[in-house]
Amino acid sequence: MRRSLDIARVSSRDVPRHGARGAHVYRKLRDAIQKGELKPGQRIMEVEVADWLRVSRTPVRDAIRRLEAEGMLEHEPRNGLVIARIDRQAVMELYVMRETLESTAAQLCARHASDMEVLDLVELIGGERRLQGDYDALARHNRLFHEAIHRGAHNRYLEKSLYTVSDSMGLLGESQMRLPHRAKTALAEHAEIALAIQRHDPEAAAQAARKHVQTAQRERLKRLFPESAA
Amino acid sequence: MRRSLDIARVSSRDVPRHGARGAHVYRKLRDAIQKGELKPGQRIMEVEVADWLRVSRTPVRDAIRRLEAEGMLEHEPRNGLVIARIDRQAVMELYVMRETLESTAAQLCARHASDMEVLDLVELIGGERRLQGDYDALARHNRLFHEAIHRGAHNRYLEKSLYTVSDSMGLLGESQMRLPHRAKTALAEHAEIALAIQRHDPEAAAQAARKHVQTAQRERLKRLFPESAA
DNA sequence: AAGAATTCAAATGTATACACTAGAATACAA
DNA sequence: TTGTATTCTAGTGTATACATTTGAATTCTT
Repeated sequence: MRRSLDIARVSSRDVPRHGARGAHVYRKLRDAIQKGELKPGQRIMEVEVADWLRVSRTPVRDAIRRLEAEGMLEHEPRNGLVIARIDRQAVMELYVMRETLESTAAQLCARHASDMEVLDLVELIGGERRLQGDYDALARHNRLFHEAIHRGAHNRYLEKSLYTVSDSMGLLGESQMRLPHRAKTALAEHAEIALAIQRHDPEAAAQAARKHVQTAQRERLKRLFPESAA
Repeated sequence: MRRSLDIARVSSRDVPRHGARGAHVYRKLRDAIQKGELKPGQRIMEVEVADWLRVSRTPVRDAIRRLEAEGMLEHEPRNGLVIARIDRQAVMELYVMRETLESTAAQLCARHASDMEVLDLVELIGGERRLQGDYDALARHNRLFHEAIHRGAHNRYLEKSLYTVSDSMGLLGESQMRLPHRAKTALAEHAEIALAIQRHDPEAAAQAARKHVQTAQRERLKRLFPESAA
């Protein structure tokens, strides 16, 4: 017998009120993908998801359409709808895109961020330093730091694009911040970006962000494809 | 009596077969927005669209969800779902984003495009030269040229992001290629981009693309906001 | 008349029944 | 066995009925 999705059916009390089910399904699916409970390549069926969350297929379809447009789900020729797979080539493309967008965000942030926003960034660096060792918290904090930069760029199109790129990165597996040596170097790189933004030096900020993404990419490739000559 | 959408109901013979209606509605809505038949701020209602295209609300909802995720439609607080409005601030953000993505695409194209793809680009320049004067054809050709560069970059995430940015540009109104003086300078700028790509000179290609977007932006602002000091 | 309470209706959210398609499984033929 | 028809069926596409919300119209109150 097939245990749909290998995720326990939610309690009937956890079904949200009328008018919020589509968004609820979206969040649940998204979280499950980010947490790795649903893995790339795994097939997703409307009825299974509907059964899991105790709603009808309609809000499930809404959520699926959105995740599809954002690149988290894709139709595979003979296999139906699956969690997006990311092969080596796609990883390379994803990091190139991230390098472009993150450096642009840092650049714009250095130019446009308000004093409050800069202060926020600087404080996030302090927080990151205090969290060294707590790898769960660091992974979450990392996302907050980058999102603060994305917001500070004050460009809604850039922010949206970075949002979907970040989600796609989630498909690659656990955050690299869980690796002790990566957490340490990331802190230094983050600080460099934040300081350049604080100085309102767009070129330095862009360059620091670019470097940060590149080292992250090197580490990621080592982990994902240890066989290939890095 | 309300003439839904001010667009004539399609003939019942034009309703596509089972399994293709969602995509059909998506295309129809997208085209109508691009052609300006549906204008920014105009409200879109599921039942009206369904009536217009003689399908049920279900495929209409699918199409709407997708257009929403792509930024062509948005929910307005007290107004429901409308064609996305683009104010002055958003225009600025959109062009910044376009500058980033187009220059990255040109850069990657110079690096990765195959001989076939380069040849294609060069021939498109020839075509554009021959079309001078035919402003309808030029507008269409312009999109082909840029799409050729986007494809040549060989980066699916970049390509997708450029696709939605291009669509958002469509919300700004008619293509600038319909303006004689713009068509002429655009040809020169396109040629410069194509030549840099042909020479496989990434930096020159990126710079030429950046310049092209910037002049396009200046012209666009003059047209959209003639009052403000350009 | 101005404001508050109530009713109403239009639109979207949701559930569900039915339609269709494509792949799996079965039966059959060579 | 191997290939070829033929069913069968799981899953998605589509239509539609019903539920809920919200803003607009209406009535009531002062």
